[in-house]
Amino acid sequence: MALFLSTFENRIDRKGRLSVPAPFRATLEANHASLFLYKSLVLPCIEGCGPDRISQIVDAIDTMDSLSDEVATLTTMLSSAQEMRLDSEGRMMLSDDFITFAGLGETALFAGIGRSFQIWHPDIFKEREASARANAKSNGLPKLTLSSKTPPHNGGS
Amino acid sequence: MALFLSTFENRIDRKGRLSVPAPFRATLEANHASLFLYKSLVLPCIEGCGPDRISQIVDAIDTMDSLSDEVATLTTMLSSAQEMRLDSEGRMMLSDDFITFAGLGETALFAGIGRSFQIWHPDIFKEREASARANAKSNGLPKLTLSSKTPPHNGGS
DNA sequence: TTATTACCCATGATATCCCATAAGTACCCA
DNA sequence: TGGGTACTTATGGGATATCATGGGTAATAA
Repeated sequence: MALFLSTFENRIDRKGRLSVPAPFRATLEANHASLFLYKSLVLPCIEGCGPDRISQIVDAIDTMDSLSDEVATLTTMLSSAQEMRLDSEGRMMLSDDFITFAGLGETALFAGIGRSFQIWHPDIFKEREASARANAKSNGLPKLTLSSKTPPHNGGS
Repeated sequence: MALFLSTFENRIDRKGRLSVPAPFRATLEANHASLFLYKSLVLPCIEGCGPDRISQIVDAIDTMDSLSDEVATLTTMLSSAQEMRLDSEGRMMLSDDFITFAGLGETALFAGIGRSFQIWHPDIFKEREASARANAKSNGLPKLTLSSKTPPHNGGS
């Protein structure tokens, strides 16, 4: 399974270049896949994934009511997406749009979250991580069901 | 079934390498599985498991409301998770993040807890073990329900 | 031109490979 | 049963490869 895990903090050099973490490049290359970035719909970060995830979204849109709010949201996401080109050292250049959207400065934090990853300003990410851990301690862990399609138990939150 | 049992105390050498106990390696190899480590959400230790547990989390995220606290918790787990690479002697390198999170020094204690295991600072582990035993003496044992096999769709509900 | 991007090479830090060794354990065979 | 031998395991260290990063320079675009 293609997985993005772990976190990496890399520098954005004065030319605006940013190294994609080698393990992430490796999972993409293992699938002969290029990298796509887009602005997260709900979080102040950039999300990254392979083409499979993009086409998943495209397919989802086809099955939905083209006038619905959901479709409007998803198309927003697609229109912000860019196919990134890496140089021979595995670096990419982030557009100004991405930089400002995620509030990036000198360093960027890559956070693998399974089938995709996120790019954060390091401080914002750590802040959120701390609060997620505090929340887990007081509210307990989510119930995990073994590979069954059980709907999530509502409440909490 | 793949089981992690018993405890082992191994040295972290000056290069930061730590031998995974041979029985744990054997368990993983028997399942053709690689090793994943992540920071425990509620305990000051590192947890270790096979890929099945990781994909369980990944799949769960897809079925849940991406704005929920539960998803935030699960993605926090994943972003701290690393697929560990063992050298030919069965050693791995712990990241600084792991070292400081678990407060590790020169030695690390592996504690098998069934389907997964934990990595502790030896002193902290022994302290907790002692208080857990003391607690059992004064409060009695937790209820254990042992069943030979729990049928997935048995009566119930 | 002028600004921006792509390509190439250099470098330091660090992880990985490979070999060596010591201690403990299992095994074997008389 | 005793004694020795061959493994396994954990550990250590030198040499090599990988990776993130920086910078020069040519190609490209406006």
